Amino acid sequence: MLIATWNVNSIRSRLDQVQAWLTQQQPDVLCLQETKVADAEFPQAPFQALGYHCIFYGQKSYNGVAILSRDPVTVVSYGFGDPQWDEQKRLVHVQTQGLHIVNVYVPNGSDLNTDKYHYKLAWLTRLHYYLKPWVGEPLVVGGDFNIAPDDRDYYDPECAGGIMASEPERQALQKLLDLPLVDAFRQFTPDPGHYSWWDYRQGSFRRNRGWRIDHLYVSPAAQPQIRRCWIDPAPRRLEKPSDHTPVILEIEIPNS
DNA sequence: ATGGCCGCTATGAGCGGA
Repeated sequence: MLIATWNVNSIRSRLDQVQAWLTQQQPDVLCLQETKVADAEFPQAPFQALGYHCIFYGQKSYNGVAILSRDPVTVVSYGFGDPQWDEQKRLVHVQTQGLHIVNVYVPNGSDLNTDKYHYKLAWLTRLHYYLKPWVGEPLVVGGDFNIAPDDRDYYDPECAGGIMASEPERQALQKLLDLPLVDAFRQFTPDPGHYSWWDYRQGSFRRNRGWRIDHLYVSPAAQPQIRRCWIDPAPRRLEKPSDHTPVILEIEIPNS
């Protein structure tokens, strides 16, 4: 079973690219972030035509998450199920093939010590509280975390301590990993220089000035089934790309 | 020191992203 995550920076702008990637890679599940579209406008038909069920939880202009799945899924939760936290559409949770899949779009946090930064930290605490009851089950938490877990995960050591690499953000992320969850990518690839996001500016992709901020985290009950986890840089090379590229997890699920 | 690019909006400049 292949489970992928991809921040597409507008599903409508990236429609052709996502369709092509689904056709080429044939993932069983694709978690999308920053769909930037209200549910009534979500482009379901093109994905259904490729054999995917569409679960979406979005809003106009900002944020928005979706899960495309070959097999039918049961929605466990749209958002946290908490009006105070669900004004921004950043989480959707489904169950399929005996597996829980939680798709998250963590706030970016703007700059250190801004209101948005504090919101990001609070959101991660809220996510920890949400995930706690589920970590005993086979669970994959995938998405755009907007945090580089350690110094291997960005191009320039000078990024240390800044936004996406600050101690409070890393501690909040570590609290999630202590639930526990494991970073599937790091089960296979210990070396630095593997990135999932490159700024649109300054030719960052061409110069490989990137960050690894999109992650697939797996609970203990599913860890023995992890087979591979890798980043596909190909979509980032296309004309009019998203600034993120997909991360893919292969997990052995009985009867799939 | 600043912004550099991209997508969005009851657009045409400003905001958010990371």
